[in-house]
Amino acid sequence: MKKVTILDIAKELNVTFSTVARALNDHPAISAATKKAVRETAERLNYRQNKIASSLRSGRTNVIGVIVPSLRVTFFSSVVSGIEQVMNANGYNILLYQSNESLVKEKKGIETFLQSRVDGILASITTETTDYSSYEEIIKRKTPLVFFDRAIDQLNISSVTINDYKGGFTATEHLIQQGYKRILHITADREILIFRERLRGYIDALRYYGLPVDDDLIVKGDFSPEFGKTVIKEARLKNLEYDAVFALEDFTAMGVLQQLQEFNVKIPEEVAVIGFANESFGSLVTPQLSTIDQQTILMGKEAAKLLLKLKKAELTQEEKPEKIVLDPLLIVRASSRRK
Amino acid sequence: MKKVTILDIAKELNVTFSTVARALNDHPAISAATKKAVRETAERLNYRQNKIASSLRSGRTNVIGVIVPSLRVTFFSSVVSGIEQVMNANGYNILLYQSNESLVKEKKGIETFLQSRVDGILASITTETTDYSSYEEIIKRKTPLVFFDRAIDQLNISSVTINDYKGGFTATEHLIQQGYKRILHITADREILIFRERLRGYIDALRYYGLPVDDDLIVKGDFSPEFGKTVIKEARLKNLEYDAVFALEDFTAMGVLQQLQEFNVKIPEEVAVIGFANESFGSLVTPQLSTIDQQTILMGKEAAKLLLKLKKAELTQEEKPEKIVLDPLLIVRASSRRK
DNA sequence: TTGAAAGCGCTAACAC
DNA sequence: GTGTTAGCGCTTTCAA
Repeated sequence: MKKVTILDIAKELNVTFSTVARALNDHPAISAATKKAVRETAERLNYRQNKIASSLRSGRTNVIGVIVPSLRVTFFSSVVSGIEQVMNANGYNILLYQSNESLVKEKKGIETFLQSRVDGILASITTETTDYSSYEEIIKRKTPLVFFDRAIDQLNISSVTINDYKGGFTATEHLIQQGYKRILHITADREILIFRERLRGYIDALRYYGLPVDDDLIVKGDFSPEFGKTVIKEARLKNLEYDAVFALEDFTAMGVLQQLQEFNVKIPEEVAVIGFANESFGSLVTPQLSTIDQQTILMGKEAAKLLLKLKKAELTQEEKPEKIVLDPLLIVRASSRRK
Repeated sequence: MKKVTILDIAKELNVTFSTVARALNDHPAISAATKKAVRETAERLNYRQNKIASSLRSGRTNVIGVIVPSLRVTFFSSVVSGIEQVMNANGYNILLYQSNESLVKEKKGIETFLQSRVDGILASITTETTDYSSYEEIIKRKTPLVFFDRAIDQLNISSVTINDYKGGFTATEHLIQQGYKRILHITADREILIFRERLRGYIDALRYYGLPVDDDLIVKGDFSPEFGKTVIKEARLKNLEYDAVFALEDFTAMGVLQQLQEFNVKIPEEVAVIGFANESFGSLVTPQLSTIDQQTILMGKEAAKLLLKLKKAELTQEEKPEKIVLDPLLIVRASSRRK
């Protein structure tokens, strides 16, 4: 099967290939009759545009590079899903890269994007990213860039993130409003911004409602379900008094839930539990788990829209970074509803 | 910032651009000294290869098109994660497309892949796909194609799928071996191959172990968690006797679990429950849910490897489709362990 | 409304 | 070991 090019169509119709090119691109200066003839011949010959050639010549690829730590994390695969939807609806395709939280792979991915001359990049940085050279390179090359979820503040780049502080505040506020007074918070032992923000929200909510901030009620660790269990066990050993638990993640919250049930603690009568992330299982467990939704699909869509906006603005030389901060959503379920 | 090409490097070094091209591609006929000089100059000028130009000339893009129904389904995002890992390790990048189970979008995606001259395509068809023309077109164009999970048998194309029959058999066999005798199976009311296969495995396992196949114990419906609950409620109303439930999906199984607990039925003493898919929440609920693991990451990796193999075979004209069928893994947890 | 011509940046066959 | 040359298939400017 021979490759069909615009030249073949041109020969068939006794016009030049540039007329064919124009007709296929719906150029206004081409007569309707010619367009029709070209389209029919293209169809008949089973012609298919070569985007590579088109990109080389025009300088546009209609491809957007998307780099995430890992698709195995539901949060990111959801965001990518949202990105793909919007980008595809606007004629762009997605070149996908997983960094696996490795700085080396991240650099390699961005290098590939740049070599592939993508029309824009959407990125969520790795936890290892301390060296920003890859991203500086993107900026230097004037390739539109938007961060989502994990951004680099110093670079003054457009981004879409979620207000984790507000999420922490809202979760805590909800527990307080339900009448809980001694709220245990499980947070991470590593310095990760989003978790620190949730903690800050927790503390501020307590203060706002005039409740004491008790350091004994702030527990740090890896945030596995197992750790959730450990926290509850140790709290019992120490005779720690608490009537609610706000865990930084739904998975941690599940560990808490299980251990409390093992101790025959009534949820939410004696102790309330709320998680974070709105994982799919939250509504399937007993009692159903209250949580904070992070609006993943929306984040992807907003990030994509922001990039598209940036690409338009390029033309008019406007270059003010826009930082969209999404509000997390409180999802109240049985595990924390006592009123 | 001016665009740097191999010509700029050539000028700096007083060699021709083809020497530069060879040096950058590590051509054996270029002296080490020249290579070094070229690399240093490239670095200094911040040169970056233009993959578009390279692809146009060479006919290779190093891009693989991947089309899935939706990344919001954990199963698919996991598989894509596996695909990306292997492909990236072999120098390929992923162009990603979501069909959203729509035939129109599927066609559009494949059209884009073909126009982008991808070096291969990995696809999981939509539930709507009855017209195979898009895939026939891929084959006609001699673009290597591998199906994963959802394949089109008639096309005689390489594929990686999971043995759902065996999954159904294994789940049922496990329950029988644990001493359960009246096993309720929840399946789909729509004609979906994988679910029919699981059902077939269920039936064969019963027969193999000399147990009667009772139509009353096979319940069809949408397979939401809600439906799982409904099944248990109705079984009670009808005084249906059963001592185990094999649900076609973990989500359905969760509904079953919850309703049984609401009825104070002891799991697994009175009734065992097993699901399918090994969703992340299975080990977090009480009791932990037994299930069948579908080896998603492995499926992605195998599909990627198969495509790579196909691309090599292309050269030697071998073209026998290879159909890899992965064995599902039985994961025994508390919900079905009574021995 | 259409044609002519240049060239995007690279690869690769052939030459020396 | 390096240079010469011819495109890959398209977009786009200028001309008619």
